[in-house]
Amino acid sequence: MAVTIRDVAKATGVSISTVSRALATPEQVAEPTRLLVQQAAREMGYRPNRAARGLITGRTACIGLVVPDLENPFFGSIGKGVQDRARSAGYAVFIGDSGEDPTLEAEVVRSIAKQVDGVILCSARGTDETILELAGDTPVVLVNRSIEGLESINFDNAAGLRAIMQHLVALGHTTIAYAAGPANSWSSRRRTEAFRAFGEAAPALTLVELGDFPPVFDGGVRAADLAIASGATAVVAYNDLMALGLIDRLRQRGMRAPDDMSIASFDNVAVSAMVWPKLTTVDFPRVQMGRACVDTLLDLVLGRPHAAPRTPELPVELVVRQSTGVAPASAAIRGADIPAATSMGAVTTP
Amino acid sequence: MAVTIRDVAKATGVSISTVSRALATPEQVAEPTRLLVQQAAREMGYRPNRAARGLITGRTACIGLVVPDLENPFFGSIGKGVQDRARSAGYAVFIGDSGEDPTLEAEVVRSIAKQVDGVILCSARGTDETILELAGDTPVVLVNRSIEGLESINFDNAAGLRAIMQHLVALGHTTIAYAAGPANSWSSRRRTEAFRAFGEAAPALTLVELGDFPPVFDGGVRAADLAIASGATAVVAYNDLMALGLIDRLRQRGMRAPDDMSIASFDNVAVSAMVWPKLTTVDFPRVQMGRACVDTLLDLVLGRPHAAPRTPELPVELVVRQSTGVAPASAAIRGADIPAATSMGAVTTP
DNA sequence: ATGAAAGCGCTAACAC
DNA sequence: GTGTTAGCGCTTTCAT
Repeated sequence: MAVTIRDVAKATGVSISTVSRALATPEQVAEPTRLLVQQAAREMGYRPNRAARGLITGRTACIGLVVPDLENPFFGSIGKGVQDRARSAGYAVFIGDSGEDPTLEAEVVRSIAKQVDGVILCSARGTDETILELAGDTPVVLVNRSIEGLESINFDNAAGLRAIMQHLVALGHTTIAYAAGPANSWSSRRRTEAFRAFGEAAPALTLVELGDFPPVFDGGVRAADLAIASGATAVVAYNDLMALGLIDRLRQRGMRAPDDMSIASFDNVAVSAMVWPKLTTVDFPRVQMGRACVDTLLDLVLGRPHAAPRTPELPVELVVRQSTGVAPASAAIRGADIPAATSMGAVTTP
Repeated sequence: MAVTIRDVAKATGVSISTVSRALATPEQVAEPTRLLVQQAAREMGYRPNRAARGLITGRTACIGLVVPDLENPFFGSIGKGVQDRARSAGYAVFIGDSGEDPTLEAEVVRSIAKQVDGVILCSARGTDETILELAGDTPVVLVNRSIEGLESINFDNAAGLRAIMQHLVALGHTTIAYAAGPANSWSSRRRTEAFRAFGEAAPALTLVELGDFPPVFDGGVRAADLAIASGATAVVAYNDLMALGLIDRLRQRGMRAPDDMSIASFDNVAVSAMVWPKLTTVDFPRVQMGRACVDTLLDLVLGRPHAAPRTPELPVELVVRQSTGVAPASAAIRGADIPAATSMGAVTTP
């Protein structure tokens, strides 16, 4: 068995409560006693049993992190940030993988809830009701999604979308498609809304909504053919993986990005800069988001006042690389052929 | 406060030990009592407090997983497998990110050790001594690395290397380079050894050792120029990320894979099949490895006899895609020019 | 400033 | 088969 507070007490000749105090609340113990105890504890290799402490304090010094898919580097980055900040705050992190399955997700959260002081939840698919119910069990901070009444940390999806659009318009694109992610994804909806809003503010542009698509390579492949058929010269993909699928399908059809079609996307996953063409994409400070989640959760758990406003939107940044370029000449001509008066705003395709 | 075993006892009119037994060891309780208690517990929303249970049983029903970098999808996959298997065995998973830093790693393991029944450790860099010391604190299962006296799960690196080599030789390559990963990486050393062994068994081949390199994109970029200079027509990269770097640098220099040079690698990370050319690479069943780690760790923790032999090497599989092709004609001629008698075995380059 | 004692929620002997 | 009791390691009143 490991060395306990009792052993230290016996070794130093003081009572167990004094040992406890010397270690947990040193200011309550006289200098010489404190030093004696602290040194003995160190020499004996004493390590407090957190379970025992938790039993009485009611706090576990653990937090939970539940993500849809650990294999997805997006969530790995968030996990890194969470782990990092939690560790320096003296908290351990439980991990849960919900496998993109709302039912399993609820189960995972519930099973973890009792053992932690709070949960950071990345839930793209679960319903608001389920999540609110979960939040009844334990403090919850949402990632990348907002629900009325719950704390959450988000990226500024709309700003990212606008940055992409401005970039593409500056390159001379006038017909631009957005290949949406899953319909039930909160961030995809935010981007779609921003896309429409952009179109309304710029009626000279022809905007085409494509999708929804699964947020993976194959989703991009599917989107590619529709994008080509739509006459768009640039496509904004929901995420980098879809962008890769788009580019691949383009190549299969003898086209090249960015020469024949510009592709931009969201996420800036590591491989974005390792492929050809390197992707123009919106960078999210994911590790930083993980840290922010822990800060917010601990505010909640410890009843601290919030320094930051509720549900802030973390700033994002467009990284311009090689997958976007000037609009093809033919398109420019085609665009020129269309009288400005007859140009329409957002056009929707199922 | 949450509902406790006491509340259930009060509600049903039985003693707390009967409640405890009805829930933990149902076969020790009479049918009617058991049903009564179980139903009441369910209705009242009773959930056992694992910390309290752990305090007395000495087991936490938690395991730890410490990886060098959560952002690396390789470890994400392992984490997924670990989490999955642990969950179905009733165990929760603590996560630790060591940030590729051996010092931090030891600290993370130590801080986690007290709260778990055992640790799964992915340590590429730590010294044997440190790890053995850590293993004194808590049961440890090593991933992707072997140390005498410790349990570990590995992939069959040598078989993977041989599969690649046979594939390249069949394509007509006679001068083949290996771009090694970090010198202190266990798996990289295994692959280097296998590379040399292959060369000794096939003296007609010219084998070139390059590196070591950091196991990332830039490492591949660095390797590319050396590979070209070496006269090799095919390069085996330590991992997929390096392969991407190789391909990128080749392109910068006006060359193409596989036409001018074949590139093969290890890992089969998800993006391997999303880039152009899609990578020929050795697939590791990582999720399955994560599961195997949990099985082995629980054998250790529960004192179960081992079904599998110690330190088995998980089978790997070569996935042939587009980054490898027949040796360029010029190289074939060059190769033919060299009399078989003067062909040499492995050639080492610093 | 320090010690004694009472638990936190649960399991494991030990009685009946 | 079920109840009683004694802790697991720790914090926290309450005395002193």
